[in-house]
Amino acid sequence: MSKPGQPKSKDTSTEEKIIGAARKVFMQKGYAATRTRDIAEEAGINLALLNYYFRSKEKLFEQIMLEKFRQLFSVIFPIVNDDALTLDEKIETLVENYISLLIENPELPLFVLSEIRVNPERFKVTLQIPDLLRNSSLVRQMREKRPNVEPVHFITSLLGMTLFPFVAKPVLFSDHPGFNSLMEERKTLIVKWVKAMMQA
Amino acid sequence: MSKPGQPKSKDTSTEEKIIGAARKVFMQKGYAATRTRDIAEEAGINLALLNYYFRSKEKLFEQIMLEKFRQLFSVIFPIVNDDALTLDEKIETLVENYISLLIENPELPLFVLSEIRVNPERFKVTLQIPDLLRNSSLVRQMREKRPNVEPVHFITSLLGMTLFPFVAKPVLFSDHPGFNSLMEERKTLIVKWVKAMMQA
DNA sequence: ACAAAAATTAATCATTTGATTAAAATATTT
DNA sequence: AAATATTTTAATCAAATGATTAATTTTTGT
Repeated sequence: MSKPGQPKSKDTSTEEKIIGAARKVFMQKGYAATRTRDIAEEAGINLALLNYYFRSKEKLFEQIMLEKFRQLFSVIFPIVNDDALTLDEKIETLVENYISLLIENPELPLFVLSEIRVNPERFKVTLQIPDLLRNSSLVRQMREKRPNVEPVHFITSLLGMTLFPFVAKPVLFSDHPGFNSLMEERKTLIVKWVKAMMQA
Repeated sequence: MSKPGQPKSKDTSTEEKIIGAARKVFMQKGYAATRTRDIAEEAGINLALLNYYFRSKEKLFEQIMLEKFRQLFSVIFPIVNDDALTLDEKIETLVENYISLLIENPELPLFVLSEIRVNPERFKVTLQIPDLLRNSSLVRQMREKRPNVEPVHFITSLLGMTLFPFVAKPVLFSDHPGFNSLMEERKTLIVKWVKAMMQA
């Protein structure tokens, strides 16, 4: 009996079923509250298969977490480092793309933040985000426009206005029917407001 | 052998020790990842005592959660409903008080949001917050000043700028030494910026 | 000081849970 | 078709975990 290092990449449907189920259950209940049996059941497979494909709950979780982490941050870096974009264009693109992403994945930010919170050490490595931002084109442009204000304040406000409604959704917008259209109309508002902030 | 319905209220130090330990461990690891043994050890008491005083892990958690929930929202409601305050005064007081609270309890918002996220049904009852806000003096004043903008957008932006840095702290400010003074200086910025937003 | 009540502990239970094993079923190769 | 490798399953394990019990210690009321 041999373990599947890279299982032949032929019929990945079983592996995909497990990943899909893991995504769903982990995202819903978080790592600690998730039982591997829940995932197996959701995937419609035997519990042992989960360990056959992914060695352990933790390994499986790491894949999901990495995927979600990337989803959450891949929006930012291509934009904040694109020297071809003006400051205003960066703001517009960032808000537009982020809110579109979050409308599709509303639970994304709170999931990632929650898991990092509970287990900060494990993700210390992945987190050079402060550095990545510090050296970005965006920060340079902000510093140039407003030398007397720490760029991190602008960025935090921009991200706060954009992400916070999704983070606080269960509290501030619990089962609010028009939430998505509210977020759509929020796109233009945030852009306008951030620009106003940078003039003020 | 009788259970302590309301244990005489004499020497509460044991009960307080348990509560204190529970506060610490629950806040750090979240409900699901917390072992009642961790709490007992942290409190320096026998595991059975925990159940003697609080019947169950869940009951104990509910107390902590209620306390934290109140901490997080008790700042808001006295202010947003104080008809004696102008709109500008409300904004100033809200930001000032909130950031001060959060500097003292940085983990507060992410803890509450995380637990609600994992177990939304349990806290459905406590959550008339959207309604409480909708009927507030603050919303009335905002609607009066800017009839064409949904007040919820202003409020979300205000809260986002204020709360988000603490929610995203582990990612955006991991072990940032000057975080607290950054938040102090942020008080005046947010106030200025929100006012600018409402003019824009 | 003594009895009753309350607080505390050590030992133990019953379940849950992540993981493994050994066998069976299915697919692949020759 | 036979042999080999891969995938899947049922059964089981060992550890962890929330909770209880029964006994012991401490406190309180008289």
